[in-house]
Amino acid sequence: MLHVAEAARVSVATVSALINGTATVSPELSQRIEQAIRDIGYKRNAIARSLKMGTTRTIGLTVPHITNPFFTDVVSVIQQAFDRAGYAVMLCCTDEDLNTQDDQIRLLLDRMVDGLIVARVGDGAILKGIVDGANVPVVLLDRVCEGVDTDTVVLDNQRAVFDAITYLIHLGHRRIGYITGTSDISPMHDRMAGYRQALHAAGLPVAEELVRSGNFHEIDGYNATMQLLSSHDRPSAIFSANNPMVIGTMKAIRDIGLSCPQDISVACFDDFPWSDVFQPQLTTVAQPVQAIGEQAANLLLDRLAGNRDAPPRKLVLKGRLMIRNSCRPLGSMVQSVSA
Amino acid sequence: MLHVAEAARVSVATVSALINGTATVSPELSQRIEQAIRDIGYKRNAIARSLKMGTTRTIGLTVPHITNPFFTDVVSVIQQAFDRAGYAVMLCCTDEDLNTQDDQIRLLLDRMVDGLIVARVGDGAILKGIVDGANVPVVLLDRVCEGVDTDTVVLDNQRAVFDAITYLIHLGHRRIGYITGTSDISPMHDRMAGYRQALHAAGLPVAEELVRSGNFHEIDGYNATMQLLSSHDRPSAIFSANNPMVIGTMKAIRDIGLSCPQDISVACFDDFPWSDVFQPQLTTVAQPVQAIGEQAANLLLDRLAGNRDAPPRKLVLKGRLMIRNSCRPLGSMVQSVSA
DNA sequence: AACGCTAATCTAAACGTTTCGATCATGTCA
DNA sequence: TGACATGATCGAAACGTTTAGATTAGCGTT
Repeated sequence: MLHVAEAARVSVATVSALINGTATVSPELSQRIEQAIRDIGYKRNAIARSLKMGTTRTIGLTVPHITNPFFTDVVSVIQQAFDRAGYAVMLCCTDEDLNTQDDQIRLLLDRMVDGLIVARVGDGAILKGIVDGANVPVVLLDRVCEGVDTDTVVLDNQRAVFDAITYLIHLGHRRIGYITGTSDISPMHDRMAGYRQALHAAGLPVAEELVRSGNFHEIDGYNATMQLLSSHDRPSAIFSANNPMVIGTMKAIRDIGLSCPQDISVACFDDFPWSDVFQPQLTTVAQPVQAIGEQAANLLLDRLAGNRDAPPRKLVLKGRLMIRNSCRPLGSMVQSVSA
Repeated sequence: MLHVAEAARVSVATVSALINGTATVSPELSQRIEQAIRDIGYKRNAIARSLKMGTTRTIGLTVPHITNPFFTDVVSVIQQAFDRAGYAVMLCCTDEDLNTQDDQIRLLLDRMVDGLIVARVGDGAILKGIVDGANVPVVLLDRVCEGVDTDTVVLDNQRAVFDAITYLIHLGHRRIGYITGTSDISPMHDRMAGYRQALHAAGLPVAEELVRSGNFHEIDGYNATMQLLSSHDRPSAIFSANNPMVIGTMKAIRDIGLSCPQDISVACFDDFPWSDVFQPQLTTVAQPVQAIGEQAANLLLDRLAGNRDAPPRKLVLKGRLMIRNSCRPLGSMVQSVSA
């Protein structure tokens, strides 16, 4: 900016005033400054501005796995929303690891991001510190956080799984395998609660041997399904609480020589864009990812726009059971058709 | 840092020297400084450091659609590689729009990213400007760029499609529909060249009515397939050059009342993790996304480590034809089995 | 002519770090 | 004892912007 000021024979304050529109600059000087900017090809330095202003117009976004289609879509929606608002998005993937997450959040704060959207891992101690210290606004995504009083966008996971398991029970299934994630996070807790609640409402016992867990990867679903299917009294249906793992579930079923839904029904949490066109067409719980992403972005943009003192908001969205043909009724040899 | 210096009764230069290890500091003063850092809870300001040093330990990464499974996986690999190296990753999605890309690249340069990995849109003029001006190192991903002499990681798209179309011809297909992307990018050109080359090598004409294009979204594949299948002399196989569009292709086939592969064979570019377990099991061209992501990250990390003067490197990786059961031989009523 | 007001413009501090070069204390050698 | 070298430490400039407050010119009114 100094070169521009020299070339236009004004002070840097005048150049800054013109660029930012923070004070009147005479038409004559305006013209000279704009000409100098063009001649020199001047570009503002966002780093210097950030140092002075204390803001970066950058937000940090952390998700466990961006290859999980749910998070892929949510990241895409959030990135587009912030792009429209002129913000850069720093993306971090935690792989459900607490240390990785905490390091990444420190790295984001280190770079003075203006806000955070976090699908947290672990107890959220680091987030509590940020929120309590009023460092930057935080929006929690997908997972609530006990003791952290901040804006939150989640799904009614319990209700969503309740509906799905109830559907399976309605089809006649009584032994329903359940594959959960190992991470101690609220969606897994709530989904498990929905599973138990549906069984309890139907007067069915919760058989612990039907519940397996994995670390959210395809291979974990595979192994958990192998365990479930190798028991002598195997389930007639399997519900996977996470969509990378359901792919492993399907591979295990194939490798054992069973087929879905003839030999075993499968349902899972989170939809796929191809679920209604490839066989078997998975019965899934679909999350409104467009709404989740947009709401999360809007909550944070609202805070960034200055609305810091409003009480924290918690949006709880609803899942939608997509009934397709991967679950068949028991006690009937007729294959089910798509709803 | 000033508070730390005051508390330890040293100068800020001494504190900086201790933190950065750039000069010897006596054990006595070291102890006082470390104690002051703990007491105050001092955190370094990366913005101030960036202003002084001219680096940010941040890279910019632009891809067209992060919801395209190919880019999802590549982004994941790149993000993890840079996370291990202590870099933040700013993610931008261009939606194959030149203006969006150019704005985003300006925003990234504005924030003084140390390097760029770009799956470019358009003619790459902005990238040529950056590379020629030696602003920051640039790695081109997935798409070459005429006239831009910089590190590049691409696939041998032409060969990959050649192999896939040749496979279809070997199965007896003579009228092979082809769905390309509208964007003027090298992978689409090269894939089209592979399509033409395979037909030519088999002595088959390239029928322009069999080639349709779309803007990389599922609905575009749907519409293109509807057009292909509504002609009186419709193709017996369809190859989609982009995996979101193949989902649309499958939906169009279903909606028309046809089935794959009985009535029409389908193959596509880019694999899915679920392709070998849901029916029909898509015959696909798989890209080595782990290698692509790692190589792109390594090329840029190498530049960032100081190796600025080495001549630009171009890595051309190979696709792999995953023969599954979505393509059946013509002139035979026996359904094909997985290879 | 004098005074008051306002618009335009500028100076310089500030944001928080890094580090160059100056200074001082200490030790060694002739 | 004096000269010289070296280690430790510090002051202050620099990175590039923003803006508070000071200054000046011009205009209108009395």
